[in-house]
Amino acid sequence: MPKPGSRLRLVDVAERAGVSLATASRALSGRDGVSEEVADRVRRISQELGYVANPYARTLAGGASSTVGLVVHQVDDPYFSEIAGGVIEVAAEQGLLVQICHSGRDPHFELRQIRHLIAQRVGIILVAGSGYTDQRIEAETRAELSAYQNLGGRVAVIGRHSLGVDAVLPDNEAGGRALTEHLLALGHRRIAVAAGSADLTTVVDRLAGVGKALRQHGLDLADLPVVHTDFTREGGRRAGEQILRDHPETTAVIALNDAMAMGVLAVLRAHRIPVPERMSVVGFDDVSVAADLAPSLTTVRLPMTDMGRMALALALKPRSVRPRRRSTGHTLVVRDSTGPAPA
Amino acid sequence: MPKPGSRLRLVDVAERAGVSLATASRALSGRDGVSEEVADRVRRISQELGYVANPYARTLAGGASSTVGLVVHQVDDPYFSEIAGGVIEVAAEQGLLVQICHSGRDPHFELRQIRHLIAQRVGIILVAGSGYTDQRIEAETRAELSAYQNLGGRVAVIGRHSLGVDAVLPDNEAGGRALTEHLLALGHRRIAVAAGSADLTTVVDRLAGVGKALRQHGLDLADLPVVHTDFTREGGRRAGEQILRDHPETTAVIALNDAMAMGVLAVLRAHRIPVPERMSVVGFDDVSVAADLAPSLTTVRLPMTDMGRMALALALKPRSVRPRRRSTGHTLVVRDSTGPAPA
DNA sequence: CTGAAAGCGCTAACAC
DNA sequence: GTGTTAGCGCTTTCAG
Repeated sequence: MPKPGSRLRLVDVAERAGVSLATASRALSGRDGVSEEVADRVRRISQELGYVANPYARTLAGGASSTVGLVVHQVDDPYFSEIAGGVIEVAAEQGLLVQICHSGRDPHFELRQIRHLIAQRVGIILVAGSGYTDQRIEAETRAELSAYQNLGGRVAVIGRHSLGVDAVLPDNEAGGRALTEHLLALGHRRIAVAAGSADLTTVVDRLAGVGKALRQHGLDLADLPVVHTDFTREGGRRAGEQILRDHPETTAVIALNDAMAMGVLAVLRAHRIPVPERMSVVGFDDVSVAADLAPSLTTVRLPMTDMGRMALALALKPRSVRPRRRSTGHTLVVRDSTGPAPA
Repeated sequence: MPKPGSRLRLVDVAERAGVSLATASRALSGRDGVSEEVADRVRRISQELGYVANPYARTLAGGASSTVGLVVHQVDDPYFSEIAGGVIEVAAEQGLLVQICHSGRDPHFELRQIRHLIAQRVGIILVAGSGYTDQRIEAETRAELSAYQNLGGRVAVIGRHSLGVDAVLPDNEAGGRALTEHLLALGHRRIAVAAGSADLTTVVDRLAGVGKALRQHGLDLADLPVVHTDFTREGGRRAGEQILRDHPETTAVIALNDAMAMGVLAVLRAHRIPVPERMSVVGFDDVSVAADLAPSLTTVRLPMTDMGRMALALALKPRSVRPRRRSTGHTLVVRDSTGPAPA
């Protein structure tokens, strides 16, 4: 492993500007105690020379750690890569580095990643992706993050409520309700749900929204088939097969994310079941390919890129007494995968 | 911006193990000059204590910079997010940090990102994504990377040949040929190409493959419509519209990546042109959704995740005298978007 | 408002 | 083999 040689140092800039190291440092970090005039000169010269501070030295010296750690379940899942895109944009604007880690949807591994980031002394930690219903592990994670915050670290999460930190919260329940109402309005009554693992709070929340909408129409979620598999395309396939086999009378499937919906659509296509004529399908998230599936997918749009941006923006603000919560809003996007219930 | 407080330091570990700082350092970085016995003890204790070296201090002290900078055109493009996934996997195995930057398909911006990574003293730089036909900018990038390597940095690229560094090279030309031969074998002669920007070497190379296959069958690429738009889904849409309008007799479209193919399919769907009965469509890359489009997409599979893994693996090896080149291989994946040419 | 000097935690010479 | 010590480049007291 190499150590790319030294480049411009702050001393060089200071020398060129005819000031001391300390003054140069102050000028560049925008701290006060320097006359505007000198500060301007230093900044200009540093610009001209193309000086970039050595982040290792800077952090070591007790300055701000300018790197943000982003924990996602899986970067090559569009839901997360869109979020990552948003984070990277804002980070670039602010001159921050983004370090990405995978948790692989394993809460224990996720906790390890978080601990590692803390040990690495990153200044900001962002955790994206559903929380876990297992209270024990959530409590552990919560404690770890809280200790980190007390040491001065900043944290924001996306899509988790029980962590006691600033959070960007997708409208999971409302979205689930919107989707369900859409199907009910189309006359569907024999609805099945392709749900992800019941260990994920996102699944629980979206399901709760489905349940509420049903109840308002005198139906009960408990009477409908809810198949829990992986929260992935493959899980969607398995759920789809099972629904077809055990509940052939079904006229609409609610998949709790777009990945699962894609799996369900694949199964229906394989069985030559026309969508939406014989079966309607809805997803959740509106990942960018949802519009390009055939039939294009009716789903609930979440602004993933913005969610990433918002999360980092929250973390960049000073910590507040009570954790902040930002709701994302949602939009029902009706496309071609839903139609009236067959007679 | 916070500075999360100090945790365990190497001195603490050394003390607990009853050895000096230096010995502890040597033991943990696996360098020799320490008896197996002592080394084991130090490692065990550091494990128990949950010690993680401060990467800033480590790097500053002239040790290995343990972070790898990854430059992609866009993380939320599946082609790149799959590559990133591979890089992150290997990095995690090796205990390296991955820093991701966007270039936004702008060679100048890309160069700036690279310069920034160098200034940040990352130890490894990985650049993914097509090169540019503009020789000037490529030369500049090449010079920058070369200087960086001479200072001890390591570099590997994915999908670019003219940078004079270790490279993972997708079978662009062979893939283009395979795709074209497939269509020719199905009887297609009126073929159009939805190509990305001619400034991208990937586009040029894939096109060259198409040309070669055509020539072997007595046809000439120059006689076929080749529409250059953006190398994205939106570009595919525009190319599709243009092909339909200006060359309605076309029976097959070669899109030079899957994103463009998706755009083309969307246009055909909008025009109610049956695929593959009236028009065949092929893509390139085999991003994971390709199989879930309807019709599922015939394409050339590139092992993106492995490409990411390979690139980092190359960079992890000591630099060789001559740049190494690894070809990826490719597989033609025939699915439902291609069929015999209409009579 | 500015400068001098003391570290941040680690690695790498250099001694023993 | 192991310990001692001098920095890496920066921020931040502390004097002036």
